[in-house]
Amino acid sequence: MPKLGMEPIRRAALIKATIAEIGRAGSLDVTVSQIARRAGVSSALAHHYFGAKEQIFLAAMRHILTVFGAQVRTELRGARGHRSRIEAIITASFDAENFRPAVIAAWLNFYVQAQTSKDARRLLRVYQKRLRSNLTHDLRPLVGGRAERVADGIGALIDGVYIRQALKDAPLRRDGAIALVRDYLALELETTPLATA
Amino acid sequence: MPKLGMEPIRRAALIKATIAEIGRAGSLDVTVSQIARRAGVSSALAHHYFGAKEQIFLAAMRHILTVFGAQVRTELRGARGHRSRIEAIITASFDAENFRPAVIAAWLNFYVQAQTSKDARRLLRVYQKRLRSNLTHDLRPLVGGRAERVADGIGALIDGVYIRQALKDAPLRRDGAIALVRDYLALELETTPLATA
DNA sequence: TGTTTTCTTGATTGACGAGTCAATAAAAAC
DNA sequence: GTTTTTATTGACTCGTCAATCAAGAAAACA
Repeated sequence: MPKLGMEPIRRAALIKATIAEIGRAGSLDVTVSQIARRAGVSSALAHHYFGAKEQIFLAAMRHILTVFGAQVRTELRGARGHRSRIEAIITASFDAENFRPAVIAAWLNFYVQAQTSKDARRLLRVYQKRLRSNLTHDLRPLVGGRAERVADGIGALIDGVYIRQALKDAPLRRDGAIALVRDYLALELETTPLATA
Repeated sequence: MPKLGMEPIRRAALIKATIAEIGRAGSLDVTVSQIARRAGVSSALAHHYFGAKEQIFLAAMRHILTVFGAQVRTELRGARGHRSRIEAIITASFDAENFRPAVIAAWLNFYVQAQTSKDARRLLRVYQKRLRSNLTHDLRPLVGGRAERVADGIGALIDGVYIRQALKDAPLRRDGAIALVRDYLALELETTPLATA
């Protein structure tokens, strides 16, 4: 029953299954068979489309980053002014989609993987660089020379708050996370009010 | 050649070797044999003293937390006043010992492990709770009702900055990390100057 | 001296899992 | 209607590794 054009469908299903399995296991100790089973295909097919296991993980992470990037652009579209744009990025970082336990687990393991895998490391660098550049761009007019410094602070705070969610067993609270980072931004802006935006 | 009283010596050597191996591998994908070899013993001996592999990891993490706790107490001993005490905790968090790449790698993987292992989770909870309580205790007189909030912010920022170090390939800069968190504290204190300390 | 306790390991088992391959099946192309 | 392409899998190979066990070797003890 080989319908043509199955490849993108299978790839998407496998990626989705990968994220779900990482969420279930809480680690990368997930077998290709488990992923394949959840996606409704054989493990051989997973290897057929992705090659090695690491490629599956990378594809999953690339997908998460793509979704995140799209969310950032969406939030930015409705933002007016520098401060509003920064807050949009913060909001996107804690978007409901990215805040799912399985996605958080994937992020956490991505950090681990980045220590070993060249590809993962490169991918993570791209994300961090883009985030930093986005933040700095809008921070410059607001805090001048301290832009990089504040951007690093916001970035670290986002990561820290995000990762800590992985351990909470209470239902995750997006709003609290967003408020925390936003307050930090507010503090920085109050200190150095270069311009109004 | 069985000298008596080898147990504590072997345990310590195995724990040290575990941290080193995690640092080398960047993950928990480390075999008991590798750990044992580095410690200069057979893998059977590692099992003899620790039982299962997970127990070795937990012992390593317990050791790291113990060292950290001791460092906090040391720093606190020289601190005068609430603010100084909070800064002491921050400094201890980025103590040179805890800032070694291998230790950072262990922390990162500890977070991952805490999602699966009951024991790891409990251990991490203890650490987070103690940190939070320490911070809150000294923050209360400084920022009043916002103490918990600020403590969470500092905690998250420490975690975020700490974890981001895992990816830098430049030699790690303790001072920069400490300064970043300290500045955050300064901002919070400037905003709500309830008392002077 | 003989026995028990502590320390230690080589060898083995048993399970599990990544990746490969040959084979099947159906659609499309010719 | 034959051939090629795409989709798909069961079965198999080859490693690896956690955990166990029986056994040896030296101290302590009786």
